[in-house]
Amino acid sequence: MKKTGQPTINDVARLAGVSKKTVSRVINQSPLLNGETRDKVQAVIADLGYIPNPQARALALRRNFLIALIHDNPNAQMVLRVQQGLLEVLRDTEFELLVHPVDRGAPDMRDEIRRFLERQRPYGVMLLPPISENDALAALCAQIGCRYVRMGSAAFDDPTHMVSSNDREAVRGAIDHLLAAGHRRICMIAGPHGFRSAFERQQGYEAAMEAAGLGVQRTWIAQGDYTFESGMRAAERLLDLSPRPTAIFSSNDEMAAGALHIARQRGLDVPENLSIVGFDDTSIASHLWPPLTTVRWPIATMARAAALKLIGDDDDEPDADAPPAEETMFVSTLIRRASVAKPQE
Amino acid sequence: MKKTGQPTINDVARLAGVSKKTVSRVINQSPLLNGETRDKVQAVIADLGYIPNPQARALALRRNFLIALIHDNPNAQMVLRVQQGLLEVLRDTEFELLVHPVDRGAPDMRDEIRRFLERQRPYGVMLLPPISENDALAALCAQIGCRYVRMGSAAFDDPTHMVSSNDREAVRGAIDHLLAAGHRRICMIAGPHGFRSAFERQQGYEAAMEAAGLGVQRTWIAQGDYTFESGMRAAERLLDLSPRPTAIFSSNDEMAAGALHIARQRGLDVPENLSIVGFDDTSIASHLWPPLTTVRWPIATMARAAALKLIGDDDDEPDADAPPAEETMFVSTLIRRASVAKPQE
DNA sequence: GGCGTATAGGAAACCGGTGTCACACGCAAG
DNA sequence: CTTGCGTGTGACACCGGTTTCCTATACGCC
Repeated sequence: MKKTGQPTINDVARLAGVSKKTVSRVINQSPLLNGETRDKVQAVIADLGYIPNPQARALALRRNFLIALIHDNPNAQMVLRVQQGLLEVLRDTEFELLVHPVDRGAPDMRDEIRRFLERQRPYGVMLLPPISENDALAALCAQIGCRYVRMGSAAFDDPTHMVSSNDREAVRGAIDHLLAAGHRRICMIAGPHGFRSAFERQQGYEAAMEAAGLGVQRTWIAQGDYTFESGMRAAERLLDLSPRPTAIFSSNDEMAAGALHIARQRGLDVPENLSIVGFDDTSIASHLWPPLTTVRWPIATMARAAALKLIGDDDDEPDADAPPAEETMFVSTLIRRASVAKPQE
Repeated sequence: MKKTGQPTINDVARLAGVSKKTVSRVINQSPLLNGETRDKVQAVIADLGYIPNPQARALALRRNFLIALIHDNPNAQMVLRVQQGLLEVLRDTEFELLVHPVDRGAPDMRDEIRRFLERQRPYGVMLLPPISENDALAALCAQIGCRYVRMGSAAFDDPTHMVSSNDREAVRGAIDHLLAAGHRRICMIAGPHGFRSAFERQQGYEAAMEAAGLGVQRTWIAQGDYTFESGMRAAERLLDLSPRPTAIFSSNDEMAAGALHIARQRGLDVPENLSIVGFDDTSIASHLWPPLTTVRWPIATMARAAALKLIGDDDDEPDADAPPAEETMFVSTLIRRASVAKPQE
């Protein structure tokens, strides 16, 4: 009969002289309650410091309050910003965030994720790029019965399941910026094959070059894998071209940093001899010397939007006269710093 | 009678022709089971793809399988490495990781964390610096009845609740490295007041300087707040000294990057005119030009150790003949890159 | 053969909440 | 006075596991 541990709903009920169910009704804000009873129960709850057990609730409701974040993204900044964005929304709710990084390389990744999902059955799943591009995974979420939202560099799923930035257009803007500065020999360090973001960004580059009447030269595009080192290797190749490019657009900041590294090694002054533009606006961009002109996409904002989609109470069947659809497409902005200048003649 | 959703223990029991309890015994590897029955049940489990419901389990066991990560650390790399380290251990267990970043500035932080802990009652709590230095928080965990482990730059709690690096000694090593290169006018950019790590690192610097017979000059120590910008401001102050320092040790890499930035602005060559040493070995260190000599502390390893402490089944009362105590103190290593050279005469 | 004793397995209660449904009550209409 | 109905509340089953306790069977032993 000893009371150990924290108070339960039974304690509250007994002390308030009502039934469990009534306490439950108070907690869940059921409208059909006599105000007097509600006040009495609430007083006891406050007095005891009673907090409902989420596991028991989850069991009874046959749903839990967990949002899972699944990612294989190596960019720490990005992952953290997403976590912060999600939690900004989740903090005021009863939801909690479960993180589940996975190893892209692992052969049993699919199974690992499936086990995770089947075990936890999170209410919502947030998928970060690049793994968010995996359609099979999205299908898996749907099949398990979890809501899911994919973050991506283009709209590759329907709006209810996507928050996306328009990388293609953002890159076009960046290239246009270089063109406007007078650059013509603009090379690109592309991202790895198979990444949607890499594809989109390259498409943006190619579109801009075509539109400017410069055409696309295969030799002007070097491929990297989003790492600093690959950026160095790519830059070496591009800077060996003759005539030398006057500007390099890199598919992410990390590779841009590698390019900057190589430029300096070769005694090239940035931006006097070579302009460089990155993508992502991670902290490295502003800490480099010179600070890097780059494209910023609103990660935290997208994460917040995703959280709202995940916990939102829109029904499965979207009405024709649905409430103003939540935002799905987010625009990136070019951050102009010191790594771009007019080309020398 | 329709079977929707995933299979439950009752389904398994019915199909295997045994009782729930027997299935439960199989799951929990109870030893007193006839092999034949076990095999039969296991076959059914595999066949159905049955996975026990963690919520129901948590309810019945009166404990859950959640590890909470609480932090207010602005360093994304560090946070992510910790998450990865923790999950490396947790992945093979039934534990999951709940992340709960908090806002150091918020006045209701304490209450917010308390609510979180009381609601979720995670089995274990991992506290990252700098919030891990808050004794009241550790006490709160203990009071709620959660295991907890604090990560820190010195042993400020007993070994069962700590994983720590020895920053003081690591800094001594770094300063000794500068001394050995011939530097005498070695300045320091210290971290913000009230941070244990900042204190320890400064102590290391002072100890090394004293030991070298150089003494500690207050003007040679500039304080920053671990941000890039504060590193720039501190470096400006230090480089205004006359005679100018030949080396700067910074309490973290970010401020070191700021110092490098300023040095370059003033036309100083690093390392020819100024050697710089950082601390943390975040990715920025290796991406700077020149790559930064810095101190690396084994974050992921410490996180793994912490996870083991959290889920380990050592009893509350440590035996005298306890099993080989898990590691608690971790040594950092000096990573020598290109930002240190002999001082010019 | 009777009996103690281990061993395998089951019935029912329980963990802490929520859903369903019935009930008691007050009040208006027949 | 009965009937009908809306309202606030409680009893009870249930969610999917675990624990406690109890029974049935097999076996060794005197």
